[in-house]
Amino acid sequence: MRLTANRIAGILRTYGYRLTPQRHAVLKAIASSGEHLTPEAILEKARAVQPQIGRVTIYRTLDILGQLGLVCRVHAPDGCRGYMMTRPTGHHHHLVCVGCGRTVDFADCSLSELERRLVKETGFVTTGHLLEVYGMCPDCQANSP
Amino acid sequence: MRLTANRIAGILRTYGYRLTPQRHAVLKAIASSGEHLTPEAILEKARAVQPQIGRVTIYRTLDILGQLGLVCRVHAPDGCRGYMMTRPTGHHHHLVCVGCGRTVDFADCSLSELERRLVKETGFVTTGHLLEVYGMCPDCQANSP
DNA sequence: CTATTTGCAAAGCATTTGCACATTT
DNA sequence: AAATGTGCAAATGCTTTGCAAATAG
Repeated sequence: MRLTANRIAGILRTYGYRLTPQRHAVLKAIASSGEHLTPEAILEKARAVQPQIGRVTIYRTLDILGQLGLVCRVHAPDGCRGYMMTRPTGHHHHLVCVGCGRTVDFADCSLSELERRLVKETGFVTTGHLLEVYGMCPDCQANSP
Repeated sequence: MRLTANRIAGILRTYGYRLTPQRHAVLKAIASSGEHLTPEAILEKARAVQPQIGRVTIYRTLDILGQLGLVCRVHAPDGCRGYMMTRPTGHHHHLVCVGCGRTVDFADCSLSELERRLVKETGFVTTGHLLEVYGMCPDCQANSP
């Protein structure tokens, strides 16, 4: 199950944030995309709905959504400027297509064991992790030479 | 086993890069640190050895080292500006202390299975992954309230 | 001796901030 | 009506680029 723009709109309200057309446009832009989007790309998509929306509003909205844990950054070797919806569980694991940027998130089960091992070996107390897997999606495999 | 500054100096030479005092200072700065360092922090450390070194040289050196795979970025939730030595195997897995920034890398074994599962479920062909585990190192645990 | 590397200053971008105006509730 | 949110323009901060001088091999 994915968070939809409307669902998130409700959550924003719950936390006392106002539901403006601009925010809705940003939500719609992110929620409707299967890829991770840069702030610039989000601006472009949002402008299709709210032509007068400003770049600053994108940043401010992403900030709020990030603090609420509704949106998360996608990290890639060549930069970390992507954003996408978080899955409700709060996990942050992505499978990123290096061809087209399409991003799929997945619930991961094998890491708690790894973390346990690290705790034992290093004395660290772990609080979380970030996992990004890179590869090529079926479409890009088909279209590649 | 870790890459030392001298070892890397040799590798640079092998690839036809000149071994300047500035580059050596950068290497020493990164190799001698147990934490990941920002370009700014590297500049500071390098200046202790080569006072006249410029900020630009840090960026250019990091660029070369990165291309040769000798240095890699450390990704953290609040930014991705850290660099540290890569382990010779080329793995990119870090255990990062959220208290002091100390960074330990580890060889990970449990992910190939996960990748196999993802390939099966999504049709992606995976090419690699990035894994960062966050936590608190023993020292910071002791010093925390 | 020659190609590479350096440092400076300036340019480039993405992101943040200050502030008057507009809008949601 | 009051608090919040928006957009603009300017400021900021990190990174890159252009170029003449310096230097490694």
